[in-house]
Amino acid sequence: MNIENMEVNFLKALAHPVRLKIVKKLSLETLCVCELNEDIEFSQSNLSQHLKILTDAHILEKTRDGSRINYSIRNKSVLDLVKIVHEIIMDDIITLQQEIRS
Amino acid sequence: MNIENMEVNFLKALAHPVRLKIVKKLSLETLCVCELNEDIEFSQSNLSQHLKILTDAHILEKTRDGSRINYSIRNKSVLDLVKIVHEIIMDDIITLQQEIRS
DNA sequence: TTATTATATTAGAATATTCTTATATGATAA
DNA sequence: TTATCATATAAGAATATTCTAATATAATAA
Repeated sequence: MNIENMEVNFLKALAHPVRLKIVKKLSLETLCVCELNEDIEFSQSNLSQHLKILTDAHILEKTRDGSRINYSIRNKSVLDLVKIVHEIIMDDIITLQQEIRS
Repeated sequence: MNIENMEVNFLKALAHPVRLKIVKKLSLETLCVCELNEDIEFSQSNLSQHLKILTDAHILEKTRDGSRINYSIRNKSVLDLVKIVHEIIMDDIITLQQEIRS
């Protein structure tokens, strides 16, 4: 696995609505699967699969606490990245609005 | 299309080896399709399809110059993002190497 | 030990993405 | 106008991703 592939894998892991939502939730606090499950619209099994994809991509890390598994962001730079994505999109929206007006 | 979806679309557009390579090439200079075609391993048609995906995601913009179409990065923040991805991966590699040694 | 709670895994159908081949369009040169 | 170069599009097969349903595992409580 070369560096380019790792970069693409990392981006692929983030590029899914449920997974991006998980990362955003975990940007505020560490949570266990049961807490993440509360407002995620899919089955527990599906959530678990998404958590595995994020963990395999080294975006999340997990620690056991009794019968619970806690997930957290492994490298806080991911949050800078998520912020830049948001800013780019907000910029796009402003540009689109200006194009409509003119 | 809501903001979250736009963010995911943006990330999906970047999350492909050929498309990430295109973005990296264009981080240095504006290029036409024929120049991009030179060291990209797929057919012209396929390259064109990838360029469309990047343009639809507002990552690239195109301008005509005679019979050529020039592509360039639309919002330079994309390059900050690509840089962060690279740094995160380099960090992962160092961590993995340390785990192997210990 | 057995039951329960929390989480993970497997298999496979449904869906989406990617690539190839063929063809189309648009600009310029002859 | 016809030929050529540059780029785009369409159709469909190949491949990858996603989700659901069923089942497995691991920790704790009873």
